Amino acid sequence: MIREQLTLPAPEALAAFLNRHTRTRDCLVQVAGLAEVTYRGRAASTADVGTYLVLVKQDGSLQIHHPTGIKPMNWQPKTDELLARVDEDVCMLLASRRSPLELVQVVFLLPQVALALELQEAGAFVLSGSEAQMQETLARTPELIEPGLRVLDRELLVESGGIDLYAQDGQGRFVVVELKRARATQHAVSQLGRYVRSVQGTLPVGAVVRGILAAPSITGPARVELERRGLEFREISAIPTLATHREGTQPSLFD
Amino acid sequence: MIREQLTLPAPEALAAFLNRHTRTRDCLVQVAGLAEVTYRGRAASTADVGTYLVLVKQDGSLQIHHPTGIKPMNWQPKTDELLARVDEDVCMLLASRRSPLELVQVVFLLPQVALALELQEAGAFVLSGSEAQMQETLARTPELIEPGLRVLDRELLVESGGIDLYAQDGQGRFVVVELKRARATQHAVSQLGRYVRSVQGTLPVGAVVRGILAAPSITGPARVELERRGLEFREISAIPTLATHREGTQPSLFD
DNA sequence: TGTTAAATTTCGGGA
DNA sequence: TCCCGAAGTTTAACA
Repeated sequence: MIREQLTLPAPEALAAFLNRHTRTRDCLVQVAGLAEVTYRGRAASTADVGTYLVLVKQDGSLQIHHPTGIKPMNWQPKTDELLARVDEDVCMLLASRRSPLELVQVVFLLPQVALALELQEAGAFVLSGSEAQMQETLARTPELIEPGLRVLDRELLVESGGIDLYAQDGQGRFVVVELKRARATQHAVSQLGRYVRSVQGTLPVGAVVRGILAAPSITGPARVELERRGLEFREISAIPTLATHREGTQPSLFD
Repeated sequence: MIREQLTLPAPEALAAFLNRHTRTRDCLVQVAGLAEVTYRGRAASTADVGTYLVLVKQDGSLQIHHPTGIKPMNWQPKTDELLARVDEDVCMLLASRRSPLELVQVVFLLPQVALALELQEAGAFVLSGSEAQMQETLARTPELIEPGLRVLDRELLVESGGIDLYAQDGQGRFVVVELKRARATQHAVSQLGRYVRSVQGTLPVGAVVRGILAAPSITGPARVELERRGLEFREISAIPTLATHREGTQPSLFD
């Protein structure tokens, strides 16, 4: 599982180690120790000397972690070129990509540990509770939104984006449904308003188009904005929360 | 730097290791090997048996990485309780938090390596090219947006939402400026429209309020929506790109 | 490639 | 705590 481990490697040894493993791309490589990091691209950043953990995955993605926080201090999601070299007696790692043009440079001042790990078999991963799943469920059983509702389309593309559910109500009026897996904000109201307007543009003047925001809850300001625009809210408790699972009382849409 | 390292630890040894180091919170702890991961909270997920890398930072944040990709497969940004225990002869790690109520469970089926790293001194980190910085620059020199513009306020709070720059033009008309550090989308146009409407609501009926979207570029659909609403676009090349730095020709706002 | 929107988004700021 | 908005957001889907 540990393919190779170096302790307090010399600059040349570290550079050789990094180039060897990033070239074969069959290991997750990490280096921990004193380093400096600079980034230039969509923005620019510098991290002064500190102890960081550098991870290079098999796909060439790079992340540099500081002691706290879930997010890396610096990163490169995809790398076109990954190169380690020795310059002025220190090992440095350069990770660059085009589109967008960006460069992350790590200067290893005092590398303490370098580790190459075989991390090959990823198991199947299943996520439940996404908006996509909510959409599937509601497309199958639109009466959860409103009795008599018939779904005409999903992800219907209009000029301003994609309508989650496009439907017709019991009275034959067209209905635009915007789904949110979590509490709906003013942003969601803006989206819904935009879609309703787009649909109205395709229909004869005066045709009624309803807009429904379906979510487990809505913020106060969002509800005000919603009502100002003549749109509607439907509470859809969608997500299988830890609480409901524990108590085992509330059957959810996604069990 | 390496505080402790275990190879192929027994379940009890691994549990003791994890509890010891997560309790003292002075090390970044990692375990690599065969594991299963389940998550329940805002959503739910399961990852079948595979080789993963588990990181626990000093602040109790947890991330579980699979072989590729910049993002962790599972994570917990903050942990209220972090506990390792042995159950049915395997070591499992439980990371939970309240608000939102979430639980990540890692079952270590075959831990290969466990490592406790001292990762203490983080150096100063400076980022340039943020929208906040763009706002500061334009507040000082609003003529970059338009000659004669006077800035009245920054981050002016209107009914839910902050106006980046609130200003008055040469003719005394009020101006709402929305900034984007990157290409502006329909979302930005929605924001600007919302703020302009809010400001109009506080002024006598008929008062003119201009809305300006200031960004390095704008998407096609966003420009259409912008013009439909009678709003304006100003190109502000704000970000110090790698290209401009390399060629050294284009002086940017943020040098 | 361009555009849009979701995300277990995370993170920070203000009321 | 709620709410909003930025982010080097990342990622996926679709024209």
